[in-house]
Amino acid sequence: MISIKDIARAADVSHSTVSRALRNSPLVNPETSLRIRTIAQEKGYRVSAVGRSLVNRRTDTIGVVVTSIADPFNAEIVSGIEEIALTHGYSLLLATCHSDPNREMLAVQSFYERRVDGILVSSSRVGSLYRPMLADMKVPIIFINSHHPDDDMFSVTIDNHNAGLQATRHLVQLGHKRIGYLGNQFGLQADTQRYAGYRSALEEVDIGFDPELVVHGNGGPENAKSATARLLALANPPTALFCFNDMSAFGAMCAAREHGLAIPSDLSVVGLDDLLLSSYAEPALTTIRQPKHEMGRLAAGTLFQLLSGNSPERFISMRGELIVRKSTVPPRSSADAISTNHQKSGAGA
Amino acid sequence: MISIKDIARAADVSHSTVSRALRNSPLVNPETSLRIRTIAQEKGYRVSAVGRSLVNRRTDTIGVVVTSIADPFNAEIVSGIEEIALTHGYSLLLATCHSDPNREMLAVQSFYERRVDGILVSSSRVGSLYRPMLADMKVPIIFINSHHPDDDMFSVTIDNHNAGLQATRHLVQLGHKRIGYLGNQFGLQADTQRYAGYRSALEEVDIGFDPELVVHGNGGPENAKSATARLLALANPPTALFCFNDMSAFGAMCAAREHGLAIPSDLSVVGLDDLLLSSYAEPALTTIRQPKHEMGRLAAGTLFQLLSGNSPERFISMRGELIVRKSTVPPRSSADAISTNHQKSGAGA
DNA sequence: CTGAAAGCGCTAACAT
DNA sequence: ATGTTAGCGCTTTCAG
Repeated sequence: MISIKDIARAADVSHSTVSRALRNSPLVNPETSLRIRTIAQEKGYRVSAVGRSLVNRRTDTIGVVVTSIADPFNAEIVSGIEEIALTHGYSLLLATCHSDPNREMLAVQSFYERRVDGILVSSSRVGSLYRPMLADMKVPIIFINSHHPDDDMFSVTIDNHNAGLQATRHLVQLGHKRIGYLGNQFGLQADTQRYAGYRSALEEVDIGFDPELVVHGNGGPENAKSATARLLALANPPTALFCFNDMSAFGAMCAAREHGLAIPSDLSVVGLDDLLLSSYAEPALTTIRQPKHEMGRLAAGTLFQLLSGNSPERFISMRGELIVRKSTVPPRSSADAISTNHQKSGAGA
Repeated sequence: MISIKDIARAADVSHSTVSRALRNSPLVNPETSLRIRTIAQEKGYRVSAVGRSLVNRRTDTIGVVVTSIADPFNAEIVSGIEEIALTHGYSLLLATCHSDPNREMLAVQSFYERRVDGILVSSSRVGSLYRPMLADMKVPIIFINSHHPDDDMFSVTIDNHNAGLQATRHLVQLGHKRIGYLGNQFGLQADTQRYAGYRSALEEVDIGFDPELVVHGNGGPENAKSATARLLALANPPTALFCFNDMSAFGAMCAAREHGLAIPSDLSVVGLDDLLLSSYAEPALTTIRQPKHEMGRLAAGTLFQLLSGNSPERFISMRGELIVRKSTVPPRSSADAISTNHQKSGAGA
């Protein structure tokens, strides 16, 4: 492997001059500089980031930990992060933790050993355990899709409570009385808050809460399918379902079909995320849009602010947007509820 | 930032001893070792991978470049790679190139500067240009989903020609005569070969090839949608469509619906990839399954073989598997073709 | 079993 | 404008 010294020898200068020339320092004679760079080119020389990092004390690398890269939600987040990282000349170290707090910690530690300049964690489950770790590490860390309220940590999320509220309200306004919640079993903060939003929406209109109507999957369609099957087997099944995420919603719709139900007429479904494919589903999925790409960009932006000595906002909360498509309609037999709430025409049948 | 010297001072030993103790060298007194490790722990010390890499001449890092991480196909490949990397204690550097050969080269060069131990490239468009680059770099590189036949390079792909063949044959056997191809505009090798397979299948049964029936998208659903719309606007539109990938197939089905066509009765669609969501689509998508996760694992496995001095196979070709689901049926009015080909019952109407 | 010393590739004072 | 020297954090001979 060819180093700065090799090309110094070839150009008959000192290695410092080579170092300078290669970085276009003005302190070096243009001619020499050109000669050096030509030789470097010929030899196919490229700086060693590791040598450089050792003295510069930065690696121009950031670490990103997500639950699973195969989950399109995370993929889009990462895509936003990468976009910003690129504009700063940074590279991305990627690790997955599969919602395992232990793996999450290991990933972060591995990043620390590699001396990344900053860390981004999506859907963290570790939360408060970070404090002591961070005290040692002294590496900026930004959370995406989870927030630690008592902490002075940085995070960007959507308002999950509001998202749950919007989704459920939409169903309520359509006239649904039996609305199920298909959550995430891992106890993510996002799940807790979306669920709380769901409960709030129910309370707003005095629809009694029925614990039978809440089930949990793992965020993937297969699990969602079996969870939904349980719901549909109920003596008094729901007429609408709010799902923790779009992937779950796809599983739910599949389960419903296999149960002989038509979507949306027999079961309305609303998801959360608005994945790329959600608008291409049949029926197109009603959902709460999360600005995933933008969240990734903002999180990375926050990090770079920090790295350049600025003081960005600690807590960025975005608003999810209800996207009404084709998977939600009024329930089969409740024309009354429809006119009262949905149409707002005051024609309270 | 605390270093090996700091803890050497605290433990009143030399930094070499600390280095040994921390790596559980047998050459150090168990008592001393324990003492050192305790102190290190207390101080929250973690080795610097950059210092270590400089002397070890390896970074325990591999670089992965994909077209887009938001494409589930790539996401699953990466997921397989990550799985194997993890078992070897390696980290992943991730970059996207958006099918831009230039960005692909830049990503690879950036990886080289960072002194990754190996590089994995999915859906490369650069191809032969790598040879000179690699001559300098001396970094093992493995291609996924593209293969350079004249080269001695490593690659893992599915047999794309065969995949195109299988997909189209399936349609032919169902009795379709007008079969469209929705390709990828970027001139990927995968596209060329799938298209060739399509042509072969058509020739096998003497179905005349109609150039009007081939259109191109960019691999995403939106583009596929408009491309399909063009196809459907034809005076004599296709009754079946073979799509470069599942994402395109979703777009195609969406376009068909908007055109007032029912899937599969008015238009049969077969995709290629078998994404997680493909079986949850409505109708469930008939497709050629690519063992994405396994391909990622194999590619990473090949790399680690190389890194440990073995000589793995240079060219791993896997077989795509036809998964018949609900998006393909015989065309509306050609019962003859059905009985002849599909049912093989010889009852040639 | 431990320490001293050298060196990995690079940058940055500090001299010229 | 260029060279010399030191040092980033670590591993590894080589001596004890």
